[in-house]
Amino acid sequence: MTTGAQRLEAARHRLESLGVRLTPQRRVVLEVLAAQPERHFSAQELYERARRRAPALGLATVYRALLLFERAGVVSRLNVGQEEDRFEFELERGHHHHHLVCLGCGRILEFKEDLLEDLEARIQAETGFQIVDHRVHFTGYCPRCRARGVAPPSP
Amino acid sequence: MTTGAQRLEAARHRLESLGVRLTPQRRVVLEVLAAQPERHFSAQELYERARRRAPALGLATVYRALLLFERAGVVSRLNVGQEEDRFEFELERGHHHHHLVCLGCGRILEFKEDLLEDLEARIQAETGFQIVDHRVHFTGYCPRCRARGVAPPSP
DNA sequence: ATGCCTGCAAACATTTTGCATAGCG
DNA sequence: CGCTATGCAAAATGTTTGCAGGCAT
Repeated sequence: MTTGAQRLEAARHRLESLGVRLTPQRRVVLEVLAAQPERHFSAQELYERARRRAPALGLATVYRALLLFERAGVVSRLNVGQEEDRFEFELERGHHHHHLVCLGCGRILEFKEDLLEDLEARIQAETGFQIVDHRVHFTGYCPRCRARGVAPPSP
Repeated sequence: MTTGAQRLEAARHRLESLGVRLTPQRRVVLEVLAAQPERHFSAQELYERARRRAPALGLATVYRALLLFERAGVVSRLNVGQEEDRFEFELERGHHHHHLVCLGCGRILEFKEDLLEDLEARIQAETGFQIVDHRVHFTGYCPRCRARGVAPPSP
């Protein structure tokens, strides 16, 4: 099992190899993310958390860091529904999981598995589109909301 | 093959059965969408097009109509990258296609096929999450951008 | 000394809301 | 008549940008 420290080290490596300097501010942002993988932070949340350790930090810096990290493949961005973007630490490429977005309470659950490699290969072969990454999310109702009767009857 | 008229009829039916009134404004928005399935309109684009037929139409009305249509399953919303939301007519439920978003030029290509039914079934069985719909998009580089050398070398 | 990085504030784009009016059932 | 839908303008939201000052190389 990978520890937080190992993940961080891997991320640092990747950033360095791409010539992205890990400034104090960026490091704090990265560490907050790496401390809790499997969590989906909004830029705002991240900002607040990071500010506990770097009170002078600016929100714009957080956005800039996230963009950088995203491009480096160290962080991935989640666009779901009407909400703000969420960010999460990306352990390693090709090791995806899917997101289950609850229409009742907005929670994001995860499902660890990625069965899209075959499909990716087919798409590349058939269309010539060179795939870099993919995003999948399922919308629906989580067990909790179903239990509370929030979910509509299945059609 | 389904015609635009048939699609519209199906949509009208669905809206009616859900008690959503098809006012003149909504009808125009729906018709613009139905006239070109396989296209991904921003609210703004839609607004401009619809206004040719209903010059007094307000942008807010377009947004309100889209929300309604989305909830009724007649239109689906696409969240991709940093861009505004895009909307497209949804032919019929369970008849999905995937989106290929080009990082080079921003174009959205489509890939007609949906292999996620099995996965959906498994997720529902294993997690108790009741899936209503899913969104998949692949990011990468389209053939045109690859030809122009915009795509980075594969890693 | 140069150039990237930062914080702040202002700008921006998209989407939502409040409200008075108009139209339908 | 009451209720919903509409247009307009203003507000809210999330994100990006410009710029002056700092820090590191």
